[in-house]
Amino acid sequence: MSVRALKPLKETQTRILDAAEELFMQHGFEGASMRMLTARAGVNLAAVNYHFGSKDALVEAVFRRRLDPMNAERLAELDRLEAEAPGRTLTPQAIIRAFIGASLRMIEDTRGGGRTFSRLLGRAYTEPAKSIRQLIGRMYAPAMERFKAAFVRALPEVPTDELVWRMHFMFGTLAYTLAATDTVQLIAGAKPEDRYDARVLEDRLTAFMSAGLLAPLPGAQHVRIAA
Amino acid sequence: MSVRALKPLKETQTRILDAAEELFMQHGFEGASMRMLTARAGVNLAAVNYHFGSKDALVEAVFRRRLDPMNAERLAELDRLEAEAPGRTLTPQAIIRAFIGASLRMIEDTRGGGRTFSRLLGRAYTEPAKSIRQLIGRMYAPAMERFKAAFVRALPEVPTDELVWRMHFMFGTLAYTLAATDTVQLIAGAKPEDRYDARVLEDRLTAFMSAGLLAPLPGAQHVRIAA
DNA sequence: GTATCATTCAAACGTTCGTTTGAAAGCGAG
DNA sequence: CTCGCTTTCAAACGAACGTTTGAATGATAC
Repeated sequence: MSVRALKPLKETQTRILDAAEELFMQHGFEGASMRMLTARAGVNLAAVNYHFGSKDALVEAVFRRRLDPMNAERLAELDRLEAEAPGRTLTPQAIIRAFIGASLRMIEDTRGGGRTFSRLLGRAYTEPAKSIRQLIGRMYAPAMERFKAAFVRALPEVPTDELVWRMHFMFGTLAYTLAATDTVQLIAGAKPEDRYDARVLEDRLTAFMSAGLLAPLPGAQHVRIAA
Repeated sequence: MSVRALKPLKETQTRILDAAEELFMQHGFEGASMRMLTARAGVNLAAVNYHFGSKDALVEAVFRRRLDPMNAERLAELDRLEAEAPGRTLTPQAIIRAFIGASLRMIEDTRGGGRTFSRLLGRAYTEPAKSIRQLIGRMYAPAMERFKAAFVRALPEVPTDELVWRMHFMFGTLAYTLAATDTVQLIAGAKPEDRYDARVLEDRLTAFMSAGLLAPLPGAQHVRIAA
């Protein structure tokens, strides 16, 4: 009972963020109520409004806590790659790994809640509420610009229009993988247990995505005939 | 004012389904309330419970109306392909087109609400509520089994484990494309206006997906060295 | 016409929602 | 110990939720 032996292990705000992360993932932003949330965090019902202002502000705080560092990590990795090979063009594979690496490392963090956040993030890409999609868009914007430029340089033979589409497809692949809807089991035979070995998953995703990026252009054969 | 001049243009149940489709897409299943829904449909508040039993049952009806015919269409197309070339193995491209074609044709249906449903469906794959993901899973199960078998036959050089992953990735690509989160605009330069030409989109998706399916195996070089 | 059934309607049900309030408790500085 | 400030607490707010009810209306058959 000595010095602050009774103090809770984590600060109130952190405990709220952790609880919100998990319950937003399980029940969605509207489905997770303030009462569920504060009960899970072990804090008073009014604590969310006191510390964050409103439920909407809490949603934003939940994303900012993880997403801002994650995108900074992505950009740092891209900086590192470009600094290591000045002048030379990067391979698509290297750029892909720089982009998806941060996401996949987060999946492996089962203790600190990173995995929970990954699933939440994967679902947020297709969130109905426009305010949330806009929030995500704003947080990604700077990183997306840099990565788009890197892909354009790395793949000069792919028209930019087509490349934007293929980046869009890559994004869908990553989002769906992060969402990890393990209970859907759309494809019989999927093994959820080895689903989260980040290294293997990164290899698989990189192989799939880089092949898709480099695919022959859809209308190529027609152009050849005409030329 | 003659014979049934005052009768509403559509049956009550259809009008409810149409309104639900749109509002579920815009606000999510929890975010769209019965009062919003019945007001949009121009029917009494009690009509949903009278005709469908409950809100949950309405959600299921919304999906069944479009998803059952869509999956039947997919299977019929696969049947047709296999009947046309008895004994021969299908190309991955043909199987991909059989699977994504029905979805993409629905995107083009802007009058009948098919496009609205496409976006709803794309989002439902990552829906937090377990009951809905299970509902989707049940409705897809028969078709998924057939398509998995077709891909296994068409790609004997790809181990089944890897193939299941790649089908998973394909699914994510399609889901994200269907969701069509046009307001996110994660990638600057995307042109939403030509986004829904189903034929072009089918070509682009098929090129990306088939390249991903046929990608070199991640650990291939290591295996070769050992052999 | 009348009886029968399906459908629509306004009103109310009890519950839960996000937020606010004002007092109580905790706590470091003087 | 007391002051000033931050944080927690129980209670209540009005609003909106999904659902139910019982009467009114519509359509069909005899």
